[in-house]
Amino acid sequence: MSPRVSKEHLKQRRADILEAARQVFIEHGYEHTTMKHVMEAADVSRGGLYQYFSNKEDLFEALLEEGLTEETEDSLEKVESYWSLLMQLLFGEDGSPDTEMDPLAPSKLEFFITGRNDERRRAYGEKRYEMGLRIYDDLIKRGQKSGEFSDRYDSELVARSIITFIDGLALDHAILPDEKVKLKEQSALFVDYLKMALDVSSS
Amino acid sequence: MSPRVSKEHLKQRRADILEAARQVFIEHGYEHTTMKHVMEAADVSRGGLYQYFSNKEDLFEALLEEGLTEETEDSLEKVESYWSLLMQLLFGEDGSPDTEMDPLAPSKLEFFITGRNDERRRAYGEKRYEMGLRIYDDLIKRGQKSGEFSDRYDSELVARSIITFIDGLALDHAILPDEKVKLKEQSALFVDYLKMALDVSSS
DNA sequence: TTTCAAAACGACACCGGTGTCGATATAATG
DNA sequence: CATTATATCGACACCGGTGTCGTTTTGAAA
Repeated sequence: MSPRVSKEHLKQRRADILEAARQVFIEHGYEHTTMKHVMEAADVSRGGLYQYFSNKEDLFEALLEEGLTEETEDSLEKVESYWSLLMQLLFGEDGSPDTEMDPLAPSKLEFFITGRNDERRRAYGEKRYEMGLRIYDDLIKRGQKSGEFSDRYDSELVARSIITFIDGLALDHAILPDEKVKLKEQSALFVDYLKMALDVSSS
Repeated sequence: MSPRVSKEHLKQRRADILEAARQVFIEHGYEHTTMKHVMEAADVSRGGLYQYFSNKEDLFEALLEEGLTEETEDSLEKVESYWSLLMQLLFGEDGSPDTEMDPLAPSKLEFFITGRNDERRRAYGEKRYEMGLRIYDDLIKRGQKSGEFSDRYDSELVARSIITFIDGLALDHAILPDEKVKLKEQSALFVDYLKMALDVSSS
């Protein structure tokens, strides 16, 4: 009745498989990785792998969930300024546009775009979009209420434009070699776009 | 030695297959359409289909080429204003942001993103990107030279931001239902971004 | 040390998609 | 009408990926 291996071991094994899978997905993309690839990378047998994940979709969604809990729950407490908070949200801790792209981002795009006709996947993608939207929208709304941001534009619309920009950048970055996309410069330009929309003057 | 059916007939058949394929790609996306789907939609046998196209990639690229010749060669002659020309380029003839999306766009994204590790596909995608970039860059450069546009920003960078925005919009539109993306509103906002970057005051 | 539940294994049957190839139908040509 | 090049056909063999299942191994508990 009691399990024959420790709960710890199971968790570890699962984590190892996930990590190996992440690498494989990064290398081959979503559509072109096979369970065999994952088996080999994780050094686990076919049966062993299916013990933990019942198929590729299941496996990939586990990776998506991982990323999610990690991203959320940024400190929304000490509001130095909403603008710097926005920059942090966009570009990470230091809030300057020299971020690296999430190496799994291209596969994520693949996952959702190739699954756009699947009911489940589509709903899942929408939920994620809404969550991302909510975060930016809330922040901008507060900034507008506080008077730090202009309310010339609808907060939700500006929030959408942020997501669209990020998605577009991720897409171009997935398709083109790094030096062709000019991540940093484009990000800086988009920040200027935002400054205009929100009427922010800070450097 | 002479062909047994007219050149016309062959061209027509090929065109019919292409049109059928377009519909299938629109419906199922690139990765999930099979040659069987196309066979059925075009009412042609397996052998017949392979007579015209040696595989799915070949077939899809034929569709891409079609779209290309159609898009290019806009009249660059009578320059009322570079701004209105830019708007036309972005939103078609009337130059107002109420454009419909190319229904094949999602599949195009799929094609390039899933093929990002394939040498050929990648190179092909880059070529297309460069071509698109060139068009916008040229236009903006001229506008800046003529004094109609501010040269505060590098023309190529602004051109890139246009493409990134379009790509992002196409991506979101592919994944989300129409009413969630707010194509029109987002386009209008982006136009304002551009007005700021190029210092254009026209309504 | 023995026991045994569950973890790990890998062979297997299945499936859908692919591209080929010999056979057949067809329409220009003489 | 007969000829013949070739467009069209569909059966076929092949392949890679999937998920299952009976077997073996393992390690915690007794």
